[in-house]
Amino acid sequence: MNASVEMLGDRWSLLIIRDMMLRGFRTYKEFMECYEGIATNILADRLQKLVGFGIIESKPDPEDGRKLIYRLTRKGIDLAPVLTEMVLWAAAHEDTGNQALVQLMRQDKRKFMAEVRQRWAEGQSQA
Amino acid sequence: MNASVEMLGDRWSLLIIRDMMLRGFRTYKEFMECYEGIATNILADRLQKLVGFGIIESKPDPEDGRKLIYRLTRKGIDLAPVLTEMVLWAAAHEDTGNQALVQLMRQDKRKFMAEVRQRWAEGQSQA
DNA sequence: AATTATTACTTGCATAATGCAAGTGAAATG
DNA sequence: CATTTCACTTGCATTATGCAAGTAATAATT
Repeated sequence: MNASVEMLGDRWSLLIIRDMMLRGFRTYKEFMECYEGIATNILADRLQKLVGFGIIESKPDPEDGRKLIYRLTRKGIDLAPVLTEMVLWAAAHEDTGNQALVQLMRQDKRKFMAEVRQRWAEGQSQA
Repeated sequence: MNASVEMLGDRWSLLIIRDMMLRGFRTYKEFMECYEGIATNILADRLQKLVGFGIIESKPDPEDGRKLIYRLTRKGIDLAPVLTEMVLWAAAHEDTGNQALVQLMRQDKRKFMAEVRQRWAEGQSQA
């Protein structure tokens, strides 16, 4: 593979990207509260590395100086097809996760991904 | 995600699956010789776990009793879309890896994946 | 038939990655 | 101005990984 793909090859990075993409997570706290078992130092490390690889970026929250807002970059949102296929694969082969989401993806993959990109672009314009 | 997706979240598993899918790797030795830095115990561990998750399976080589032949299961070959999107993403955002392969994938994703499945099915019939 | 080589591992040990609890500094809240 | 929140960092124990060496089973060579 290559450097960036290796970045994805760990327990948390894909999860972080997925939840930014599909659940709108944006802050350290949201990840921390959501993932059981993630260590604080590891979350900090992964966020920094994802920034380093150009997959996400961070900026201070204009409304709360303590917070950092993380966002997917273009490179990050371009992982939408990978994540989508991964969710569909998991759904097909065992999971019973978010059936509504899976339905949306399966019915019209292109449309689903276009919507993901649309939401992302709207977020960008605010930024 | 789920259990199987977590299995993919490590440094070697996706690489193993990719090389079984796209490069026709089938034996411990092929992986061992190809991956610099993989430890023998880790390769053994990953192969066993991938079997455990139903992503690959193994059988003795009928022509050489020392060898085990590993093959992707249906669940494993169903990762083709994930791997394809990952290779395309990497190619788009930095790598210069296998340009010929990337061209094939980009030009007609469906056709490419159909061919991957076809090769796999042919291998199954021999088994 | 006996020796050597190959294959797919396992074992032991050192190093690196991770998890957990506690602590820090800056900004917000009461 | 004391307390809380937020995004971390630090120290230490546990787990995972890398490396070198060893093993059992089969195959090839002499």
